[in-house]
Amino acid sequence: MKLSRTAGTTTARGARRGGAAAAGVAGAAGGRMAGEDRRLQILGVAMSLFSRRGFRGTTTKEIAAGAGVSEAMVFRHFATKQELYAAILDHKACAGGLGDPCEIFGDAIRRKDDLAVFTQLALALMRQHEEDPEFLRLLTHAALEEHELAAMFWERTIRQMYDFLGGYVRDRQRDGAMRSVEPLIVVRSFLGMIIHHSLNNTLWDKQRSLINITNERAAAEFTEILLRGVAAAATTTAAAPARTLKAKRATTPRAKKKKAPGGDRA
Amino acid sequence: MKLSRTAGTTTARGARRGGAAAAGVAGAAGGRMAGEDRRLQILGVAMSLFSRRGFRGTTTKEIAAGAGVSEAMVFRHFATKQELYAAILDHKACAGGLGDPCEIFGDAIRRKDDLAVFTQLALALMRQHEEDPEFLRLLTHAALEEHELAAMFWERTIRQMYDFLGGYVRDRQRDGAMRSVEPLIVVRSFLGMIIHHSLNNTLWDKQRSLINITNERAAAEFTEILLRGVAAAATTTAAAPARTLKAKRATTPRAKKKKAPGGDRA
DNA sequence: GACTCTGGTAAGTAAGTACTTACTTGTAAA
DNA sequence: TTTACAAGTAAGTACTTACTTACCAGAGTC
Repeated sequence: MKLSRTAGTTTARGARRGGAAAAGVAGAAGGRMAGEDRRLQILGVAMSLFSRRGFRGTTTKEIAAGAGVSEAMVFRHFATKQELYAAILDHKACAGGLGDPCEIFGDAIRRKDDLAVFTQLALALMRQHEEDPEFLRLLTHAALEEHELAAMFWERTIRQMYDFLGGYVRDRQRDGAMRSVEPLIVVRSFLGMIIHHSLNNTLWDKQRSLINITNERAAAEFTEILLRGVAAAATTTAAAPARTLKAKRATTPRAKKKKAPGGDRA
Repeated sequence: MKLSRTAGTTTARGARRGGAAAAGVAGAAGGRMAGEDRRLQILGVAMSLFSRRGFRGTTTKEIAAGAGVSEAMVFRHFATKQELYAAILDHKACAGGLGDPCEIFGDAIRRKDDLAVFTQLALALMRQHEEDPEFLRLLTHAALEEHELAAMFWERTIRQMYDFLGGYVRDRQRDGAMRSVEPLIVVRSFLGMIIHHSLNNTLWDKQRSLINITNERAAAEFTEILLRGVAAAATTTAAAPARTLKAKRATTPRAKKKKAPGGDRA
Protein backbone atom coordinates (compact mmCIF):
# COMPACT_ATOMS: atom_id res chain seq x y z
CA MET A 1 0.00 0.00 0.00
CA LYS A 2 1.44 3.26 -1.13
CA LEU A 3 0.76 6.52 0.52
CA SER A 4 2.91 9.01 -1.38
CA ARG A 5 2.20 11.91 0.88
CA THR A 6 3.96 14.98 -0.25
CA ALA A 7 4.75 16.61 3.04
CA GLY A 8 4.06 14.13 5.74
CA THR A 9 0.90 13.69 7.75
CA THR A 10 1.08 16.93 9.67
CA THR A 11 -2.50 17.41 10.67
CA ALA A 12 -1.86 21.10 11.17
CA ARG A 13 -4.76 21.39 13.50
CA GLY A 14 -3.58 24.67 14.92
CA ALA A 15 -4.70 27.85 13.20
CA ARG A 16 -6.90 25.69 11.07
CA ARG A 17 -10.16 27.24 10.08
CA GLY A 18 -9.06 30.45 11.69
CA GLY A 19 -9.71 32.57 8.61
CA ALA A 20 -6.83 32.83 6.18
CA ALA A 21 -5.42 29.52 7.27
CA ALA A 22 -2.87 27.95 4.97
CA ALA A 23 -3.48 30.44 2.22
CA GLY A 24 -0.06 29.65 0.79
CA VAL A 25 -1.14 30.24 -2.74
CA ALA A 26 1.61 28.20 -4.32
CA GLY A 27 3.62 25.18 -3.41
CA ALA A 28 2.59 21.80 -2.18
CA ALA A 29 1.07 22.25 1.24
CA GLY A 30 0.50 18.66 2.25
CA GLY A 31 -1.67 17.27 4.97
CA ARG A 32 -5.37 17.41 5.37
CA MET A 33 -7.01 20.76 4.88
CA ALA A 34 -10.44 22.26 5.38
CA GLY A 35 -12.37 22.14 2.12
CA GLU A 36 -12.52 25.85 1.54
CA ASP A 37 -8.83 26.31 2.21
CA ARG A 38 -7.91 23.58 -0.21
CA ARG A 39 -10.20 25.07 -2.79
CA LEU A 40 -8.51 28.42 -2.51
CA GLN A 41 -5.11 26.83 -2.62
CA ILE A 42 -5.89 24.92 -5.80
CA LEU A 43 -7.28 28.10 -7.28
CA GLY A 44 -4.06 29.91 -6.54
CA VAL A 45 -1.87 27.24 -8.02
CA ALA A 46 -4.05 27.03 -11.11
CA MET A 47 -3.97 30.78 -11.57
CA SER A 48 -0.24 30.85 -11.40
CA LEU A 49 0.09 28.04 -13.91
CA PHE A 50 -2.56 29.33 -16.30
CA SER A 51 -0.93 32.72 -16.37
CA ARG A 52 2.44 31.21 -17.15
CA ARG A 53 1.43 28.55 -19.66
CA GLY A 54 -2.10 29.42 -20.70
CA PHE A 55 -5.23 27.38 -20.30
CA ARG A 56 -4.40 24.69 -22.82
CA GLY A 57 -0.78 24.61 -21.78
CA THR A 58 -1.60 23.68 -18.22
CA THR A 59 -2.63 20.15 -17.26
CA THR A 60 -4.87 19.25 -14.37
CA LYS A 61 -2.15 16.89 -13.27
CA GLU A 62 0.28 19.77 -12.90
CA ILE A 63 -2.26 21.75 -10.95
CA ALA A 64 -2.82 18.83 -8.62
CA ALA A 65 0.90 18.30 -8.18
CA GLY A 66 1.38 22.01 -7.52
CA ALA A 67 -1.22 21.86 -4.78
CA GLY A 68 0.22 18.64 -3.40
CA VAL A 69 -2.94 16.60 -3.87
CA SER A 70 -4.19 14.02 -6.29
CA GLU A 71 -5.94 14.96 -9.50
CA ALA A 72 -9.20 13.65 -8.14
CA MET A 73 -9.18 16.37 -5.51
CA VAL A 74 -9.03 19.04 -8.17
CA PHE A 75 -12.11 17.59 -9.78
CA ARG A 76 -13.87 17.31 -6.46
CA HIS A 77 -13.63 21.06 -6.03
CA PHE A 78 -14.12 22.04 -9.68
CA ALA A 79 -16.26 19.91 -11.94
CA THR A 80 -14.25 20.70 -15.05
CA LYS A 81 -11.08 22.49 -16.01
CA GLN A 82 -13.25 25.18 -17.58
CA GLU A 83 -14.98 25.72 -14.26
CA LEU A 84 -11.61 26.20 -12.60
CA TYR A 85 -10.79 28.86 -15.13
CA ALA A 86 -14.12 30.55 -14.60
CA ALA A 87 -13.62 30.49 -10.85
CA ILE A 88 -10.28 32.22 -11.24
CA LEU A 89 -11.85 34.91 -13.31
CA ASP A 90 -14.64 35.39 -10.81
CA HIS A 91 -12.06 35.60 -8.08
CA LYS A 92 -9.96 38.06 -10.04
CA ALA A 93 -12.71 40.04 -11.67
CA CYS A 94 -13.35 42.24 -8.67
CA ALA A 95 -9.66 42.93 -8.35
CA GLY A 96 -9.44 43.56 -12.07
CA GLY A 97 -10.65 47.11 -12.16
CA LEU A 98 -9.44 49.85 -9.94
CA GLY A 99 -12.74 50.07 -8.16
CA ASP A 100 -14.71 53.23 -8.41
CA PRO A 101 -12.44 55.80 -10.01
CA CYS A 102 -14.26 58.61 -8.26
CA GLU A 103 -13.09 57.31 -4.92
CA ILE A 104 -9.44 57.32 -5.82
CA PHE A 105 -9.23 60.40 -7.97
CA GLY A 106 -12.29 62.20 -6.70
CA ASP A 107 -10.29 64.88 -4.99
CA ALA A 108 -7.98 65.56 -7.92
CA ILE A 109 -10.92 65.59 -10.28
CA ARG A 110 -12.88 68.04 -8.20
CA ARG A 111 -9.87 70.30 -8.12
CA LYS A 112 -9.46 69.79 -11.88
CA ASP A 113 -5.85 69.02 -11.24
CA ASP A 114 -4.97 67.33 -14.53
CA LEU A 115 -1.48 66.46 -13.45
CA ALA A 116 -2.71 64.70 -10.33
CA VAL A 117 -5.53 62.90 -12.15
CA PHE A 118 -3.34 61.42 -14.85
CA THR A 119 -0.32 60.74 -12.70
CA GLN A 120 -2.36 58.98 -10.06
CA LEU A 121 -4.17 56.92 -12.64
CA ALA A 122 -0.94 55.90 -14.32
CA LEU A 123 0.63 55.00 -11.02
CA ALA A 124 -2.38 53.00 -9.87
CA LEU A 125 -2.43 51.01 -13.10
CA MET A 126 1.29 50.35 -13.18
CA ARG A 127 1.38 49.31 -9.56
CA GLN A 128 -1.46 46.93 -10.13
CA HIS A 129 0.25 45.43 -13.17
CA GLU A 130 3.48 45.11 -11.30
CA GLU A 131 2.17 43.48 -8.18
CA ASP A 132 -0.10 41.14 -10.10
CA PRO A 133 1.59 40.38 -13.40
CA GLU A 134 -0.28 37.09 -13.54
CA PHE A 135 -3.45 38.94 -14.18
CA LEU A 136 -1.97 40.72 -17.17
CA ARG A 137 -0.78 37.44 -18.61
CA LEU A 138 -4.08 35.76 -17.90
CA LEU A 139 -5.92 38.54 -19.67
CA THR A 140 -3.64 38.40 -22.67
CA HIS A 141 -4.07 34.67 -22.87
CA ALA A 142 -7.80 35.08 -22.64
CA ALA A 143 -7.81 37.61 -25.44
CA LEU A 144 -5.73 35.37 -27.67
CA GLU A 145 -7.88 32.36 -26.94
CA GLU A 146 -10.96 34.52 -27.40
CA HIS A 147 -12.20 33.44 -24.01
CA GLU A 148 -15.33 35.12 -22.81
CA LEU A 149 -13.35 36.66 -19.97
CA ALA A 150 -11.70 38.90 -22.46
CA ALA A 151 -15.02 40.26 -23.67
CA MET A 152 -16.27 40.54 -20.11
CA PHE A 153 -13.22 42.43 -18.98
CA TRP A 154 -13.46 44.72 -21.97
CA GLU A 155 -17.07 45.55 -21.32
CA ARG A 156 -16.79 45.87 -17.58
CA THR A 157 -13.47 47.51 -17.02
CA ILE A 158 -11.99 48.98 -20.17
CA ARG A 159 -15.14 50.58 -21.50
CA GLN A 160 -15.81 52.07 -18.09
CA MET A 161 -12.35 53.53 -18.06
CA TYR A 162 -12.81 55.12 -21.48
CA ASP A 163 -16.17 56.53 -20.44
CA PHE A 164 -14.81 57.96 -17.27
CA LEU A 165 -11.54 59.43 -18.48
CA GLY A 166 -13.05 60.48 -21.78
CA GLY A 167 -15.71 62.38 -19.87
CA TYR A 168 -13.07 64.14 -17.83
CA VAL A 169 -11.14 65.14 -20.93
CA ARG A 170 -14.32 66.47 -22.50
CA ASP A 171 -14.96 68.58 -19.43
CA ARG A 172 -11.50 70.03 -19.54
CA GLN A 173 -11.92 70.82 -23.20
CA ARG A 174 -15.06 72.76 -22.37
CA ASP A 175 -13.05 74.59 -19.76
CA GLY A 176 -10.63 75.56 -22.48
CA ALA A 177 -7.80 73.78 -20.74
CA MET A 178 -7.32 71.16 -23.43
CA ARG A 179 -7.34 71.49 -27.19
CA SER A 180 -10.02 69.77 -29.19
CA VAL A 181 -8.94 66.22 -29.85
CA GLU A 182 -11.41 63.38 -29.74
CA PRO A 183 -11.36 62.47 -26.03
CA LEU A 184 -11.38 58.74 -26.71
CA ILE A 185 -8.20 59.11 -28.70
CA VAL A 186 -6.61 60.94 -25.81
CA VAL A 187 -7.58 58.10 -23.52
CA ARG A 188 -6.25 55.51 -25.92
CA SER A 189 -2.97 57.35 -26.20
CA PHE A 190 -2.54 57.51 -22.47
CA LEU A 191 -3.60 53.96 -21.73
CA GLY A 192 -1.45 52.88 -24.64
CA MET A 193 1.68 54.31 -23.08
CA ILE A 194 0.94 52.76 -19.72
CA ILE A 195 -0.30 49.35 -20.75
CA HIS A 196 2.36 48.95 -23.38
CA HIS A 197 4.97 49.82 -20.79
CA SER A 198 3.56 47.26 -18.36
CA LEU A 199 3.29 44.58 -21.03
CA ASN A 200 6.84 45.28 -22.00
CA ASN A 201 7.98 44.80 -18.45
CA THR A 202 6.04 41.61 -17.79
CA LEU A 203 6.15 39.92 -21.17
CA TRP A 204 8.99 41.14 -23.29
CA ASP A 205 11.81 42.73 -21.39
CA LYS A 206 11.58 41.30 -17.92
CA GLN A 207 15.14 42.27 -17.13
CA ARG A 208 14.30 45.84 -18.18
CA SER A 209 17.48 45.87 -20.16
CA LEU A 210 16.20 48.64 -22.41
CA ILE A 211 14.34 50.98 -20.12
CA ASN A 212 14.62 50.66 -16.38
CA ILE A 213 12.74 53.33 -14.51
CA THR A 214 10.55 53.45 -11.46
CA ASN A 215 6.80 53.51 -11.81
CA GLU A 216 6.79 57.00 -10.35
CA ARG A 217 9.13 58.32 -12.99
CA ALA A 218 7.29 56.54 -15.80
CA ALA A 219 3.96 57.90 -14.61
CA ALA A 220 5.37 61.40 -14.43
CA GLU A 221 6.98 61.29 -17.87
CA PHE A 222 4.00 59.75 -19.63
CA THR A 223 1.67 62.21 -18.01
CA GLU A 224 3.82 65.15 -18.95
CA ILE A 225 3.99 64.06 -22.58
CA LEU A 226 0.26 63.55 -22.72
CA LEU A 227 -0.74 66.74 -20.98
CA ARG A 228 1.59 68.89 -23.03
CA GLY A 229 0.34 66.99 -26.06
CA VAL A 230 -3.26 67.91 -25.50
CA ALA A 231 -2.84 71.24 -23.78
CA ALA A 232 -4.69 74.13 -25.31
CA ALA A 233 -2.35 76.31 -27.33
CA ALA A 234 -1.42 79.19 -25.08
CA THR A 235 -2.25 81.98 -27.49
CA THR A 236 -4.66 80.35 -29.90
CA THR A 237 -8.37 80.17 -29.16
CA ALA A 238 -9.70 76.78 -30.19
CA ALA A 239 -8.09 76.71 -33.59
CA ALA A 240 -9.22 73.40 -35.07
CA PRO A 241 -12.87 72.42 -34.69
CA ALA A 242 -13.35 69.12 -32.91
CA ARG A 243 -13.57 66.42 -35.51
CA THR A 244 -16.21 64.03 -34.31
CA LEU A 245 -15.96 60.30 -34.32
CA LYS A 246 -18.57 57.81 -35.36
CA ALA A 247 -18.67 55.63 -32.30
CA LYS A 248 -20.83 52.68 -33.19
CA ARG A 249 -20.93 51.17 -29.76
CA ALA A 250 -22.71 48.03 -30.87
CA THR A 251 -24.40 45.84 -28.33
CA THR A 252 -21.90 43.04 -28.61
CA PRO A 253 -23.71 39.71 -28.78
CA ARG A 254 -20.98 37.66 -27.13
CA ALA A 255 -20.40 35.30 -24.24
CA LYS A 256 -21.93 32.00 -25.19
CA LYS A 257 -21.27 29.03 -23.00
CA LYS A 258 -20.31 25.68 -24.30
CA LYS A 259 -19.01 22.58 -22.71
CA ALA A 260 -16.97 20.13 -24.68
CA PRO A 261 -17.63 16.63 -23.34
CA GLY A 262 -14.34 14.96 -24.15
CA GLY A 263 -11.47 17.26 -24.92
CA ASP A 264 -10.34 20.55 -23.54
CA ARG A 265 -10.88 22.66 -26.61
CA ALA A 266 -12.27 25.86 -25.20
CA MET B 1 15.51 5.40 -40.59
CA LYS B 2 14.81 9.02 -39.96
CA LEU B 3 14.97 11.53 -42.71
CA SER B 4 14.00 14.79 -41.05
CA ARG B 5 14.55 16.81 -44.12
CA THR B 6 14.20 20.48 -43.69
CA ALA B 7 13.80 21.63 -47.22
CA GLY B 8 12.60 18.56 -49.02
CA THR B 9 14.43 16.70 -51.71
CA THR B 10 12.44 18.28 -54.47
CA THR B 11 15.26 18.70 -56.87
CA ALA B 12 13.59 21.94 -57.87
CA ARG B 13 14.02 21.09 -61.43
CA GLY B 14 13.47 24.40 -63.04
CA ALA B 15 11.00 26.19 -60.78
CA ARG B 16 8.59 23.58 -61.96
CA ARG B 17 5.27 24.59 -63.41
CA GLY B 18 5.75 28.29 -63.80
CA GLY B 19 6.17 30.60 -60.86
CA ALA B 20 3.71 31.05 -58.02
CA ALA B 21 1.94 27.82 -58.74
CA ALA B 22 -0.91 27.08 -56.38
CA ALA B 23 0.35 29.36 -53.67
CA GLY B 24 -3.13 29.42 -52.15
CA VAL B 25 -1.93 29.78 -48.62
CA ALA B 26 -5.06 28.46 -46.96
CA GLY B 27 -7.76 25.98 -47.80
CA ALA B 28 -7.58 22.38 -48.90
CA ALA B 29 -6.06 22.38 -52.35
CA GLY B 30 -6.30 18.74 -53.32
CA GLY B 31 -4.42 16.90 -56.00
CA ARG B 32 -0.76 16.34 -56.39
CA MET B 33 1.52 19.29 -55.87
CA ALA B 34 5.17 20.04 -56.32
CA GLY B 35 7.02 19.53 -53.07
CA GLU B 36 8.03 23.12 -52.53
CA ASP B 37 4.52 24.36 -53.21
CA ARG B 38 3.04 21.91 -50.76
CA ARG B 39 5.59 22.93 -48.20
CA LEU B 40 4.67 26.56 -48.51
CA GLN B 41 1.00 25.74 -48.40
CA ILE B 42 1.36 23.76 -45.19
CA LEU B 43 3.42 26.59 -43.78
CA GLY B 44 0.66 29.06 -44.53
CA VAL B 45 -2.04 26.93 -43.00
CA ALA B 46 0.06 26.32 -39.92
CA MET B 47 0.78 30.00 -39.51
CA SER B 48 -2.85 30.89 -39.68
CA LEU B 49 -3.77 28.24 -37.12
CA PHE B 50 -0.87 28.99 -34.76
CA SER B 51 -1.76 32.65 -34.75
CA ARG B 52 -5.36 31.90 -33.91
CA ARG B 53 -4.91 29.16 -31.35
CA GLY B 54 -1.28 29.27 -30.36
CA PHE B 55 1.33 26.60 -30.70
CA ARG B 56 -0.07 24.21 -28.14
CA GLY B 57 -3.62 24.88 -29.19
CA THR B 58 -3.04 23.74 -32.74
CA THR B 59 -2.78 20.06 -33.65
CA THR B 60 -0.81 18.63 -36.53
CA LYS B 61 -3.97 16.88 -37.59
CA GLU B 62 -5.74 20.22 -38.01
CA ILE B 63 -2.84 21.56 -40.01
CA ALA B 64 -2.91 18.54 -42.28
CA ALA B 65 -6.67 18.81 -42.73
CA GLY B 66 -6.35 22.50 -43.47
CA ALA B 67 -3.85 21.75 -46.18
CA GLY B 68 -5.92 18.87 -47.50
CA VAL B 69 -3.28 16.23 -46.98
CA SER B 70 -2.60 13.49 -44.50
CA GLU B 71 -0.69 14.10 -41.32
CA ALA B 72 2.21 12.09 -42.66
CA MET B 73 2.74 14.70 -45.35
CA VAL B 74 3.18 17.38 -42.73
CA PHE B 75 5.89 15.32 -41.10
CA ARG B 76 7.56 14.63 -44.40
CA HIS B 77 8.09 18.34 -44.88
CA PHE B 78 8.77 19.25 -41.26
CA ALA B 79 10.42 16.75 -38.95
CA THR B 80 8.67 18.04 -35.84
CA LYS B 81 5.97 20.49 -34.91
CA GLN B 82 8.67 22.67 -33.41
CA GLU B 83 10.46 22.78 -36.73
CA LEU B 84 7.26 23.93 -38.40
CA TYR B 85 7.03 26.76 -35.92
CA ALA B 86 10.65 27.68 -36.47
CA ALA B 87 10.13 27.67 -40.23
CA ILE B 88 7.24 30.09 -39.86
CA LEU B 89 9.36 32.40 -37.83
CA ASP B 90 12.17 32.24 -40.34
CA HIS B 91 9.69 32.94 -43.07
CA LYS B 92 8.18 35.83 -41.16
CA ALA B 93 11.28 37.21 -39.55
CA CYS B 94 12.33 39.16 -42.60
CA ALA B 95 8.86 40.59 -42.94
CA GLY B 96 8.81 41.32 -39.22
CA GLY B 97 10.73 44.52 -39.22
CA LEU B 98 10.10 47.43 -41.49
CA GLY B 99 13.34 46.88 -43.27
CA ASP B 100 15.93 49.57 -43.11
CA PRO B 101 14.24 52.60 -41.56
CA CYS B 102 16.57 54.92 -43.39
CA GLU B 103 15.16 53.80 -46.70
CA ILE B 104 11.61 54.61 -45.81
CA PHE B 105 12.06 57.70 -43.75
CA GLY B 106 15.41 58.76 -45.04
CA ASP B 107 14.02 61.76 -46.82
CA ALA B 108 11.92 63.00 -43.92
CA ILE B 109 14.82 62.46 -41.57
CA ARG B 110 17.24 64.39 -43.71
CA ARG B 111 14.77 67.24 -43.84
CA LYS B 112 14.32 66.90 -40.07
CA ASP B 113 10.60 66.91 -40.68
CA ASP B 114 9.43 65.52 -37.36
CA LEU B 115 5.82 65.38 -38.41
CA ALA B 116 6.63 63.32 -41.49
CA VAL B 117 9.02 61.03 -39.63
CA PHE B 118 6.60 60.09 -36.90
CA THR B 119 3.48 60.02 -39.04
CA GLN B 120 5.09 57.80 -41.63
CA LEU B 121 6.44 55.47 -38.99
CA ALA B 122 3.08 55.21 -37.30
CA LEU B 123 1.34 54.55 -40.59
CA ALA B 124 3.85 51.95 -41.68
CA LEU B 125 3.50 50.09 -38.41
CA MET B 126 -0.27 50.23 -38.31
CA ARG B 127 -0.61 49.12 -41.91
CA GLN B 128 1.69 46.22 -41.30
CA HIS B 129 -0.29 45.21 -38.22
CA GLU B 130 -3.53 45.51 -40.09
CA GLU B 131 -2.62 43.55 -43.17
CA ASP B 132 -0.88 40.85 -41.18
CA PRO B 133 -2.66 40.55 -37.86
CA GLU B 134 -1.52 36.95 -37.65
CA PHE B 135 1.98 38.11 -37.04
CA LEU B 136 0.92 40.23 -34.09
CA ARG B 137 -0.94 37.31 -32.58
CA LEU B 138 1.94 34.96 -33.25
CA LEU B 139 4.32 37.33 -31.55
CA THR B 140 2.09 37.74 -28.53
CA HIS B 141 1.73 34.00 -28.23
CA ALA B 142 5.47 33.62 -28.50
CA ALA B 143 6.00 36.14 -25.73
CA LEU B 144 3.50 34.40 -23.46
CA GLU B 145 4.97 30.99 -24.15
CA GLU B 146 8.44 32.47 -23.73
CA HIS B 147 9.42 31.09 -27.08
CA GLU B 148 12.83 32.06 -28.31
CA LEU B 149 11.19 33.90 -31.17
CA ALA B 150 10.05 36.49 -28.73
CA ALA B 151 13.58 37.15 -27.56
CA MET B 152 14.84 37.09 -31.12
CA PHE B 153 12.26 39.56 -32.29
CA TRP B 154 12.98 41.79 -29.37
CA GLU B 155 16.68 41.86 -30.02
CA ARG B 156 16.47 42.13 -33.78
CA THR B 157 13.56 44.44 -34.37
CA ILE B 158 12.44 46.25 -31.27
CA ARG B 159 15.85 47.18 -29.99
CA GLN B 160 16.81 48.41 -33.42
CA MET B 161 13.73 50.56 -33.49
CA TYR B 162 14.54 52.08 -30.10
CA ASP B 163 18.08 52.75 -31.17
CA PHE B 164 17.07 54.37 -34.39
CA LEU B 165 14.18 56.50 -33.19
CA GLY B 166 15.89 57.28 -29.93
CA GLY B 167 18.86 58.53 -31.88
CA TYR B 168 16.67 60.77 -33.95
CA VAL B 169 15.01 62.22 -30.88
CA ARG B 170 18.39 62.87 -29.35
CA ASP B 171 19.46 64.72 -32.47
CA ARG B 172 16.39 66.88 -32.40
CA GLN B 173 16.98 67.64 -28.77
CA ARG B 174 20.45 68.86 -29.63
CA ASP B 175 18.86 71.00 -32.29
CA GLY B 176 16.72 72.54 -29.61
CA ALA B 177 13.56 71.33 -31.30
CA MET B 178 12.56 68.95 -28.54
CA ARG B 179 12.67 69.36 -24.81
CA SER B 180 14.93 67.16 -22.75
CA VAL B 181 13.14 63.95 -22.00
CA GLU B 182 14.93 60.65 -22.03
CA PRO B 183 14.68 59.68 -25.73
CA LEU B 184 13.91 56.04 -24.96
CA ILE B 185 10.89 57.14 -22.98
CA VAL B 186 9.71 59.18 -25.92
CA VAL B 187 10.04 56.14 -28.15
CA ARG B 188 8.20 53.96 -25.68
CA SER B 189 5.39 56.45 -25.44
CA PHE B 190 4.99 56.62 -29.18
CA LEU B 191 5.29 52.89 -29.85
CA GLY B 192 2.97 52.37 -26.92
CA MET B 193 0.21 54.40 -28.51
CA ILE B 194 0.59 52.65 -31.84
CA ILE B 195 1.09 49.09 -30.72
CA HIS B 196 -1.58 49.33 -28.08
CA HIS B 197 -3.95 50.66 -30.70
CA SER B 198 -3.14 47.80 -33.06
CA LEU B 199 -3.42 45.19 -30.33
CA ASN B 200 -6.75 46.65 -29.38
CA ASN B 201 -7.97 46.33 -32.92
CA THR B 202 -6.74 42.79 -33.50
CA LEU B 203 -7.18 41.25 -30.09
CA TRP B 204 -9.71 43.10 -28.01
CA ASP B 205 -12.13 45.20 -29.95
CA LYS B 206 -12.21 43.65 -33.39
CA GLN B 207 -15.50 45.35 -34.21
CA ARG B 208 -13.93 48.67 -33.26
CA SER B 209 -17.01 49.42 -31.29
CA LEU B 210 -15.19 51.90 -29.09
CA ILE B 211 -12.89 53.77 -31.44
CA ASN B 212 -13.24 53.41 -35.17
CA ILE B 213 -10.83 55.58 -37.10
CA THR B 214 -8.65 55.17 -40.13
CA ASN B 215 -4.98 54.45 -39.78
CA GLU B 216 -4.25 57.82 -41.32
CA ARG B 217 -6.26 59.66 -38.71
CA ALA B 218 -4.83 57.60 -35.86
CA ALA B 219 -1.28 58.19 -37.08
CA ALA B 220 -1.92 61.91 -37.33
CA GLU B 221 -3.51 62.22 -33.89
CA PHE B 222 -0.92 60.11 -32.09
CA THR B 223 1.88 62.00 -33.77
CA GLU B 224 0.40 65.35 -32.90
CA ILE B 225 0.00 64.41 -29.26
CA LEU B 226 3.54 63.12 -29.08
CA LEU B 227 5.19 65.98 -30.90
CA ARG B 228 3.38 68.63 -28.90
CA GLY B 229 4.20 66.56 -25.84
CA VAL B 230 7.93 66.68 -26.40
CA ALA B 231 8.21 70.01 -28.22
CA ALA B 232 10.64 72.46 -26.75
CA ALA B 233 8.83 75.13 -24.77
CA ALA B 234 8.49 78.06 -27.13
CA THR B 235 9.94 80.71 -24.83
CA THR B 236 11.99 78.71 -22.38
CA THR B 237 15.56 77.70 -23.13
CA ALA B 238 16.17 74.17 -21.91
CA ALA B 239 14.49 74.52 -18.56
CA ALA B 240 14.92 71.11 -16.99
CA PRO B 241 18.26 69.37 -17.28
CA ALA B 242 18.04 66.00 -18.97
CA ARG B 243 17.67 63.38 -16.32
CA THR B 244 19.75 60.48 -17.44
CA LEU B 245 18.74 56.88 -17.33
CA LYS B 246 20.79 53.95 -16.22
CA ALA B 247 20.41 51.80 -19.27
CA LYS B 248 21.96 48.54 -18.31
CA ARG B 249 21.74 47.02 -21.75
CA ALA B 250 22.86 43.64 -20.48
CA THR B 251 24.04 41.08 -22.93
CA THR B 252 20.97 38.96 -22.49
CA PRO B 253 21.99 35.30 -22.20
CA ARG B 254 18.90 33.92 -23.91
CA ALA B 255 17.87 31.64 -26.72
CA LYS B 256 18.71 28.16 -25.68
CA LYS B 257 17.59 25.37 -27.88
CA LYS B 258 15.95 22.31 -26.59
CA LYS B 259 14.04 19.54 -28.18
CA ALA B 260 11.55 17.58 -26.16
CA PRO B 261 11.53 14.02 -27.46
CA GLY B 262 7.97 13.04 -26.69
CA GLY B 263 5.53 15.81 -25.94
CA ASP B 264 4.99 19.25 -27.31
CA ARG B 265 5.98 21.29 -24.34
CA ALA B 266 7.88 24.11 -25.90
C1' DG C 1 7.76 -2.01 -70.73
C1' DA C 2 10.78 -1.82 -66.74
C1' DC C 3 13.00 1.42 -63.46
C1' DT C 4 13.01 5.00 -60.46
C1' DC C 5 11.82 8.82 -58.02
C1' DT C 6 8.55 11.49 -55.46
C1' DG C 7 3.98 13.01 -53.81
C1' DG C 8 0.67 10.76 -51.13
C1' DT C 9 -1.94 7.63 -47.81
C1' DA C 10 -3.86 4.17 -44.16
C1' DA C 11 -3.10 2.42 -40.15
C1' DG C 12 -0.57 2.27 -36.69
C1' DT C 13 2.20 3.50 -31.60
C1' DA C 14 3.36 5.32 -27.17
C1' DA C 15 2.58 8.84 -24.31
C1' DG C 16 -0.39 12.16 -22.85
C1' DT C 17 -5.18 14.30 -21.59
C1' DA C 18 -9.49 15.33 -18.89
C1' DC C 19 -12.25 13.10 -16.00
C1' DT C 20 -14.24 8.79 -13.07
C1' DT C 21 -14.71 5.07 -9.86
C1' DA C 22 -14.20 2.60 -5.93
C1' DC C 23 -12.07 2.79 -2.04
C1' DT C 24 -9.45 4.55 2.50
C1' DT C 25 -8.61 7.62 6.39
C1' DG C 26 -8.96 11.42 9.69
C1' DT C 27 -11.91 13.99 12.71
C1' DA C 28 -15.36 15.28 15.54
C1' DA C 29 -20.08 15.06 17.09
C1' DA C 30 -23.48 11.43 19.01
C1' DT D 1 -16.88 3.96 21.22
C1' DT D 2 -19.48 4.28 17.49
C1' DT D 3 -20.92 6.60 13.60
C1' DA D 4 -21.18 9.70 9.88
C1' DC D 5 -19.20 12.50 6.74
C1' DA D 6 -15.66 15.10 4.45
C1' DA D 7 -10.84 14.94 2.82
C1' DG D 8 -8.08 12.12 0.36
C1' DT D 9 -6.17 8.51 -2.95
C1' DA D 10 -4.78 4.73 -6.69
C1' DA D 11 -5.95 3.09 -10.62
C1' DG D 12 -8.52 3.30 -13.93
C1' DT D 13 -11.42 4.99 -18.83
C1' DA D 14 -12.05 6.91 -23.21
C1' DC D 15 -9.97 9.73 -26.13
C1' DT D 16 -6.34 12.82 -28.26
C1' DT D 17 -1.63 13.89 -29.64
C1' DA D 18 2.80 13.97 -32.03
C1' DC D 19 5.11 11.09 -34.73
C1' DT D 20 6.12 6.37 -37.56
C1' DT D 21 5.88 2.56 -40.73
C1' DA D 22 4.87 0.34 -44.69
C1' DC D 23 2.91 0.69 -48.58
C1' DC D 24 0.72 2.82 -53.21
C1' DA D 25 0.50 5.49 -57.67
C1' DG D 26 1.61 8.45 -61.41
C1' DA D 27 4.95 10.32 -64.49
C1' DG D 28 9.15 10.98 -66.82
C1' DT D 29 13.28 8.44 -68.85
C1' DC D 30 15.97 4.81 -70.71
